[in-house]
Amino acid sequence: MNAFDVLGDPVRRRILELLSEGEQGSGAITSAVRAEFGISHSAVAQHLRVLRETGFATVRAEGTRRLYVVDSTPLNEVDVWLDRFRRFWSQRLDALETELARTRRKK
Amino acid sequence: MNAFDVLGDPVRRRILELLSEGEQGSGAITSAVRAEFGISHSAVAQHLRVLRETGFATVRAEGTRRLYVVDSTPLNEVDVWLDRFRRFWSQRLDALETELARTRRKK
DNA sequence: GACTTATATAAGTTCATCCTGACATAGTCG
DNA sequence: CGACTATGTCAGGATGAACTTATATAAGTC
Repeated sequence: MNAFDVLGDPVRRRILELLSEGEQGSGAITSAVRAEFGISHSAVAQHLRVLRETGFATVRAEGTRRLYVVDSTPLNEVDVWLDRFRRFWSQRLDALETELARTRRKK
Repeated sequence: MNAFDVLGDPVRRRILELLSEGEQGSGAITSAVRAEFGISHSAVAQHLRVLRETGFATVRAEGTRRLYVVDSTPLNEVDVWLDRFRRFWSQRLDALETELARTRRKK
């Protein structure tokens, strides 16, 4: 499963968003996601497995708890892929800025 | 269909890569992709449709030809979503730079 | 040790996506 | 006009992803 497929699922994106705020226990993630998406704990556990297996997250054990942290490597790969398109929106931003400058001058 | 799902498919990513080099005719895209992935022209046409419908590409007609250009809006959205993780790899880059600097000093 | 809590896995079902093959539309050229 | 080229659409089948329910493991608690 490729990095973009992993990000294709809204549940996994949400989990990554939670992890972007720092290390999270499996329990915290599961209850947050269950509340938002109304899926079983098993479903969440399976998404966590995908994130582990594709390198988006790593785990460490602490007693029975499992603490997840994001690993940015695959996210970085996605970002690198996007590089080739970046000039397109910076062009658009430039155009927007020009437009803004023009509007300001008119005042 | 969400932007990440669109990018989940390797054929669609390849088409976008081709489009990143500028406007491309349907024919050119189709033959390139057919050669690389060994799929039918219909399959490519359907991927083009997805790209149109999700706003990744726009088309203009010229006789019977259809010329595609990339529209960066949804790609930009993906980029914005990635923002929250960007600090992770800039941290890693910082660490790498520190390491590099140290190595240089040793020489 | 028995019970509970935290987490992960397995089996099976459902549903969406991607593909192929057949057909449709519309310009172009003799 | 009729044949040909370029492109797109439709119906149906195969595959795989995501879910649920049930089960497994292992660490704390009494």
